[in-house]
Amino acid sequence: MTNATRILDQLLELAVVLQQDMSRAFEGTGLTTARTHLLWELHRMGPSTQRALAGVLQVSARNVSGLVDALEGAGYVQRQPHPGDRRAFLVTLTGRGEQVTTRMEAEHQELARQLVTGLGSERTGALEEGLAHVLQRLHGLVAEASAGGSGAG
Amino acid sequence: MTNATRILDQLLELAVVLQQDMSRAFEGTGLTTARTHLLWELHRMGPSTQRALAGVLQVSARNVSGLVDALEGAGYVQRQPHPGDRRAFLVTLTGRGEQVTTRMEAEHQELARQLVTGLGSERTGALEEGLAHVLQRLHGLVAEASAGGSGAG
DNA sequence: TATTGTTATACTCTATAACTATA
DNA sequence: TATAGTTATAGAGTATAACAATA
Repeated sequence: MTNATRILDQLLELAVVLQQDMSRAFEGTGLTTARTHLLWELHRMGPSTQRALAGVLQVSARNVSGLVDALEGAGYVQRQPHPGDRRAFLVTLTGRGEQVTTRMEAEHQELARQLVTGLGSERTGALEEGLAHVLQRLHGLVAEASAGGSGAG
Repeated sequence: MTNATRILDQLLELAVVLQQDMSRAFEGTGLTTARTHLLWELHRMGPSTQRALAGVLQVSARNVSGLVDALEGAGYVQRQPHPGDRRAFLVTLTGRGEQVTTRMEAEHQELARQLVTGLGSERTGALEEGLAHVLQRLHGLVAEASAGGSGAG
């Protein structure tokens, strides 16, 4: 196994670990990955139509309807009439929704802080620089592949 | 936004990009992430019972039944009688299954090779070292969180 | 009595198509 | 005619519980 393969394997394992940790954090909250993703975008964008949410989440309008139903039922968001377009809703975070997204943001930053604790600043700098290059390469490779390359999965 | 947060965000974005690329590679093959995961483990483990697969995949036995049904229907695997335990099957890769997993392995290594092309060896070394530390930290943090910490999601 | 895998049932995420209300 | 959202329908992944065959 090459060093390059080992790097890629570590990155994939990292993705799995982060996902598992997130799922575990959801237990008992009524939240899931998809619902939390919507909540998170709402936190970033402010009150939005379901159409806009479907756009940023890259899912169908129908799917957003279901996610908003669930989040509304659990008290995280509310559908409010859209001023100026009676077809649409403005999905807004409730107090509970604000609370949970604000807390998620804090925990995200705390995880990031802990992540680099113990890494010297020189090493952290190298990691940042390396990751930037990895991302750049990956975007290029994926673009090539989707343009009709041989695939890389 | 801190540098640490920026690192974590890049890692998360990386996970998304890799996942999207994988999904795109599946189009038209009858494969999905879950089915491919099973196929991949079968490639690594050799012929296995569904129970064993449920164990390594960390899913229910029922779920494995469904995945094997789909993969058998698409011609990637076969259920063979287990010699010595008439309750169980040995799930084995067909020729087509061997072909696709072998190809996946090659593409995985090719992606890894392309990934580090253009990164100097010093930089690659720093990246490897940094990632090893990140993984180490993350495993620790996740272990703490699941042992009753405040969560980090 | 315990284990392997299935059937039964249910929930979530996802999609497309048809439809209503509004623009 | 086009757009926002819902209802209808469907498929995939996931789970638990009850059950059959076998250990």
